[in-house]
Amino acid sequence: MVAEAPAPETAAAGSVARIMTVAYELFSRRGVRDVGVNELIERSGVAKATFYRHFPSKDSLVLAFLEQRDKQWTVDAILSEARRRGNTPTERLLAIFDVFGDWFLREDFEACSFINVLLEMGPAHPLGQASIDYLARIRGHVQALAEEAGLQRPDEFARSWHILMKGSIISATEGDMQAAKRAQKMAGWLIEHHR
Amino acid sequence: MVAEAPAPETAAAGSVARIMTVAYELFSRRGVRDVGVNELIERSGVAKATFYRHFPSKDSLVLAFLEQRDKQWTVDAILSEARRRGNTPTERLLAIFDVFGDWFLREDFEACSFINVLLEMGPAHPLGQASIDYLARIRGHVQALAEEAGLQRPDEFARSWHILMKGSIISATEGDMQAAKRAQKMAGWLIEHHR
DNA sequence: ACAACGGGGAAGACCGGTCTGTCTTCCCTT
DNA sequence: AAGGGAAGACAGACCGGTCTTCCCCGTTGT
Repeated sequence: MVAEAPAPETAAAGSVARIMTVAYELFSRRGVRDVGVNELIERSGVAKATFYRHFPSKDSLVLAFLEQRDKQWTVDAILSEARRRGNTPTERLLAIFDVFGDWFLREDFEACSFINVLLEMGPAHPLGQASIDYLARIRGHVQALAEEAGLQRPDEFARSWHILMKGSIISATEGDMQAAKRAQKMAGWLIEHHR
Repeated sequence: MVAEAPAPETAAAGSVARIMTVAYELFSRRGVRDVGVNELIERSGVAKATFYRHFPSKDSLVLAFLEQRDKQWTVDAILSEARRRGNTPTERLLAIFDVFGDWFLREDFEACSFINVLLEMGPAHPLGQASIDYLARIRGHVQALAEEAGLQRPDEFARSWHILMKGSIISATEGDMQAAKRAQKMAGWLIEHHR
């Protein structure tokens, strides 16, 4: 049975947009391997031929999803929010873990898609490689904040900081709701040692 | 079941042992979703009926693998080795990241199966739950070492420590070979703050 | 103005392959 | 004679991907 009849106006709007919306929802919540093309097209009310006209393969849709995730989650949801919450570069760095703390509490917390895809596909797979690239972008943002804060050896700083981010995400997936606070405490020490 | 028949336990035990050996190899390297029953039985030279006589389902084999992984990797390869390398409880804690450093350099580095399965299956799936349990066991070992070292709030300590362990593993999967050193530095600060 | 045309999308059959799991057949050993 | 194991066919479901069919709608030619 069809979930819901696609409204005419949404049908008029781009099929690509609907596919991307559904893909973002399903991929971020359940991973990319667990979601098949048939489910994607059914839930976005699109014909299979239409899907394959816009995306040459499922993997290319996953690539588009990862890029969307970078914009929508990494940049808009996490980094912009952290920049908004802090007044100084140091505060903004630490605010990342405040945002994480709120994020971990969400009912529909879905972990980090880049880590998920990297571990699902392996670092050798093109999608794993793409995930590694996007994770490097995150590290780049942290490094930029470190440079704004005038910290020493910003590359090393960002790599250590990223360990705390990723470790806390895994701990939150296990159910530790205080993971962000713990990571933030260690993050504070890390800042001290890079001043 | 039959209790009297002496049974060719060499054959039966041989089959189970061969299946477990192959499963450990393939599951730890490629994850559990990527390895099918057909490949498992082919590479262990066992009939399908034999496989399903000893394991009621693939998932039960995965559970057995996770238990084996806990014994063979967590306890024997990591924790015992760390205990061997350090002379004091504190040294032994820090030595975990020395062992990690060596492990990250291995050509066939395969990340942490518990994290892999947790993210592959999700925290709600029985196999994800089992992975969470085994990760908690790891934290228990760390907590025991913390208590031996007389550190304060050993539970909190172990949870923070575990963040460093998991984060460094993900970073190593991305290709950062120095991840263990970075985590070890932060781990040192963590010890200082729990004295 | 109206009919013919044509393109895009929806629906879904279809293909070859995979998956887990069952069941049959035959052989080998005891 | 009997039972376990190897081999593998088989079932039923799913996978990604191709292709056909039909329909709706806008354009165009007359």
